[in-house]
Amino acid sequence: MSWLLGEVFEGLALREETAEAIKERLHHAAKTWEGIADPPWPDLNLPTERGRGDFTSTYAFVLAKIVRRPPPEVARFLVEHLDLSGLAVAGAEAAGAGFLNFTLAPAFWSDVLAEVLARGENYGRRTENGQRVLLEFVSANPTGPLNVVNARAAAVGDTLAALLQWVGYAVDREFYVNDAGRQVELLGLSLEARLRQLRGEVASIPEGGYPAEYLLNMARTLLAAEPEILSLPPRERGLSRRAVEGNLEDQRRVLAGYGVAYDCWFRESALHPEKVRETIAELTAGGFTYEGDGALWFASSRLGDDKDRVLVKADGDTTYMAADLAYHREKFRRGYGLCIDLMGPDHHGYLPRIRAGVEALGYPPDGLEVLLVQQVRLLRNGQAVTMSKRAGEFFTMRELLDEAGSDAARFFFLQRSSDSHLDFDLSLARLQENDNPVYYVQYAHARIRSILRRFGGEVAAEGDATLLDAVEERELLRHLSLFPGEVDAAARGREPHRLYHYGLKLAGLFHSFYNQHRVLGAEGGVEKARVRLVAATGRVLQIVLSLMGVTAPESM
RNA sequence: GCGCCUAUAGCUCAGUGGAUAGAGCACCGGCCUCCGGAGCCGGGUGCGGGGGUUCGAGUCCCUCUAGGCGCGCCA
Repeated sequence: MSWLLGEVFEGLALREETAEAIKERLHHAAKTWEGIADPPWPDLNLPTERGRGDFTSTYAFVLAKIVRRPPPEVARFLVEHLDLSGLAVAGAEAAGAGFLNFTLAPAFWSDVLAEVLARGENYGRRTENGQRVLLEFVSANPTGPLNVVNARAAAVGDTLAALLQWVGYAVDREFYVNDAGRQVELLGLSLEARLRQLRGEVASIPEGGYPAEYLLNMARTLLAAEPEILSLPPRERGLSRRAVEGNLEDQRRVLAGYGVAYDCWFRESALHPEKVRETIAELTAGGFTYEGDGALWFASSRLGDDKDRVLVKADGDTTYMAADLAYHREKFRRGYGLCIDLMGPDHHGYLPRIRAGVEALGYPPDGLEVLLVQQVRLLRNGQAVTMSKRAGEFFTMRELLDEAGSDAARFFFLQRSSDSHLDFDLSLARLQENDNPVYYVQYAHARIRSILRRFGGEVAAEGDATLLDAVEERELLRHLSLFPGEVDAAARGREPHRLYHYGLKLAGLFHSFYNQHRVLGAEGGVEKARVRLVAATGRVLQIVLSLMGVTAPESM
């Protein structure tokens, strides 16, 4: 494949390499027009429809404005003055109102197949760029089980991390544990109430506490192990800590069963009190704080926030936000150049003050990115299911995984962009049915593995792809060549759901091909060529599923 | 009231400023002497309303309407 452009575009996949070369040639052609000294850089896009070549450019429209000539005329000029020698491009033509359409040469498709097969499980992967990224996601309070929204965030976050790693970042996955503060205190009191109830005493869950079932179970276990725990002095019971650790362990297990493994579970308690004090001191040293009404305020409104925020309350306690600022400060101090937070919609109003804090602490504002993960609305028989933690009635992530399975759940959550609301109708039980899209993609992979098993031999690394000239074969080749660019766009745009659509399309193209063309036993060199195509398709499907955290089965 | 998200086919949703806007589900009709039928093929006058920018707008800007979420010395 290196005959194309040598080392000039090393690191780029074939399609991107070719696209860059075409742009250069276009740019060069533009310079030959009288009166254009420094033409703008051309664009090169994917045609929206078949029959318009493999690349399309609207360059003629742009130049037409500059030279004050009709776009079709400019387009024709560019085609005439375009030098495509040495490129895997069969031709260029001016079309329509001034579009430029390029058709790739057969050699390109041969090279695509060779590239996929040669790079294998690393097809489309970028080399490491040395930049460290911290991706924080889920970060649910340790006051109960994970719910369906957490499951969505986990799928999105984990796959986004995988994507960023794929394009070269050194990514760490992190879960922020809010193991300090009032909620945790209430959790301990709620557990104590449950313990007393089990002992036959009259005790009620405190206002704002946690009435759900799981604390009762936890109390039972605890009482069985340590019957005398309530006889201990309150300080030695450690009820809050026990409840937090119990919940954390439960969360960790559920996430592990979902294929999500964190590099770090960062505890809020580790920030108290020194890191919080340091942070406040730094803000003060920077002139960003002032006293008022007995409290210490952060002048966040000077940095884009709606109003100023309290850091130290009149009673001397620091606020949650003070700790969170300390947390973000720690992220940067730990050496991450980019910190990405996945946030629920109920916290998005919180973002401006954190951004203000990051800036006031001297870190680049664009070093913090926030990705909004919208709500999941649970429906059962068309009715919304209440998801109030306080009321203790919510559908847990564990229940979801028990019903649907990890593969289907992850696949489902990755089909929508994370900032769009999502309806999840349990009564449809779609996830359990065979028409679930995840099976569609997995089935394509299993089918491919089956063909390759029957074939038995080695898949040829090199071969002539000109034999693959049927429309189904060309479409498959085309889609395979799009993968590096697609995965790159998904990572850069923080849009993991693009993987879903890519994978579904690839599986669909394969199924169409399969039903139309016989692979094994095909005449001449066709069997060999088709086996290569099938193997390459299977490889890319496997990569896509792997990035999504979904298994790629050998059979099913 | 202010801020953020959303509005695309009957339903759930894709869609990088470009040419004739796509999938899945649901519905109807076809396809296995043959590599896995969890599959394939065919069936569709839909971008909430109104302005604007542009050669060109589902996409960008303004506005209106509708839905969701947020606006604590809570976490």
